[in-house]
Amino acid sequence: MSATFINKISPVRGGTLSSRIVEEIRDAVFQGRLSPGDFLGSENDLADRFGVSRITVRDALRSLSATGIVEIRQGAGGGARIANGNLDHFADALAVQFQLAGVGTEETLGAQSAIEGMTAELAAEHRTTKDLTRLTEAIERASQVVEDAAAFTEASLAFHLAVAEASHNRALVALLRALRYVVWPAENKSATREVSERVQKTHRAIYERIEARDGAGAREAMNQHLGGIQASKNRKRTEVPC
Amino acid sequence: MSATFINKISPVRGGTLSSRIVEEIRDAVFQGRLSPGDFLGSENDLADRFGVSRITVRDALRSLSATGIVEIRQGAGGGARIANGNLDHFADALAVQFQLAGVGTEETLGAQSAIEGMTAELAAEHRTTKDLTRLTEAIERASQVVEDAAAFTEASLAFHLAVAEASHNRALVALLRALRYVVWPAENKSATREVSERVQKTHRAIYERIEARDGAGAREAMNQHLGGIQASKNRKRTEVPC
DNA sequence: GAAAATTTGTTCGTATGTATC
DNA sequence: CGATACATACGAACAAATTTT
Repeated sequence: MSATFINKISPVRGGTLSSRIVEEIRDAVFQGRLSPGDFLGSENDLADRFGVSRITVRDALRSLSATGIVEIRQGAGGGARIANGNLDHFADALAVQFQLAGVGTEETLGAQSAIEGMTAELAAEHRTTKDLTRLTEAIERASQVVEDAAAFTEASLAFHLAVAEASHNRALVALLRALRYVVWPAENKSATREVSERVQKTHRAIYERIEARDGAGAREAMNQHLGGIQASKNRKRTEVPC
Repeated sequence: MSATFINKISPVRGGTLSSRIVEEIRDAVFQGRLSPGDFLGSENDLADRFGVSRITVRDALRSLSATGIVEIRQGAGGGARIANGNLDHFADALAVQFQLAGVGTEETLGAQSAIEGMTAELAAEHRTTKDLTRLTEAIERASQVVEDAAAFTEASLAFHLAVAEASHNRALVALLRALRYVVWPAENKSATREVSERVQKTHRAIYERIEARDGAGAREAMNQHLGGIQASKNRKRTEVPC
């Protein structure tokens, strides 16, 4: 479906021309007048329709593309389209702003705990048998690489994401992925085999509560696994909290 | 401090020229080689230093500006600088992606509950007397507009943000602001005076637990206030959860 | 406060690479 | 494989905005 809402931009009101084109399209998305897949046109099309030069449209499209609102393809049949939502896209934006604002790992881990406690509770309430299969698979894979620190950390992370996905709440999944993306570099420590096996034990405990549809128990197990807020304040964080 | 890391971009490797400039600067930020306030140069400067045309640099700067990595000023002494972190900036990115991905208010509220429970608990543990002042002020302001639905909703929101700020965890504050930004339009219902007064009562209960440094109690009070996960599933959401 | 200098914003024209038909 | 449509990239120029002088 082609967009029919486009009017010439009157060069009077505030802001640059390109920024006003950005806002116009952004607002249309928020108001549901534009949806993923909708075709906006080529740069030349849009330049004509907005009554500005091609480069001005290009500036606007660069901004919209950078924020994941439009997708741009070259070649015949190409042009600008409203992008499909990609919840991983803003993970990047979050990571950048945390870096620039100097938000440390401690604060990030606090937010992560909040999210993960909820994912565990909701997972217990909403898990399907398919979710259980994925969780056991994740635990299995981790147990096979218990001596390889890097591989184990990765497999362990997969378990946490599987828990989040079992909550069937995409907002929580997206936030968790974003936060893990921030903390990941700081946490790439080597885990000893001893630690890994303790982690596996707690993962199995979490799985049990989820399987039993025990929401409060699952949350409790997850919180214990993450070290708890109170405990983690007073001891050094040498264990991988995965 | 001026950036000295810039090399000419060899026109060989993958991706567009502008996208590679974007990644170069992004990576430098993540590696700490560029910090907020660092001056990058004017468009002409950067064009010379990267060995590309001004328009290519401009494309890159548009993307970096849209993601909040650089700030651009016109005029003498202007140019591109690494931006200060603005945690509200990615709230926008989150809202857009939620809209495009069709994440509904139900899922968003689940994430919000997770965050707010944690803010209450941490607020009880970390609150200063200054925080308590802000909280009481927010409650006071709300009680004065208890008959004006719109104003009350806004004042009520301010209380929740004050709780988050009392947690002294910027990650939680940022996520809460972002999530509220998403659900806000859907929640602009008119509250009756009766509802408003019940909300005020629960706000005071939360305040009491925070003042008493009772983390678990504060979390519990907040969860009850938000309707709890289990309860909100089975009843219609006619009350404003602020 | 006015003038000068600097820098982004915007336009036109042109050439080239790339994907689709 | 050729033709077509499109984004990418370059160069030159002027307008508008903002700081410095």
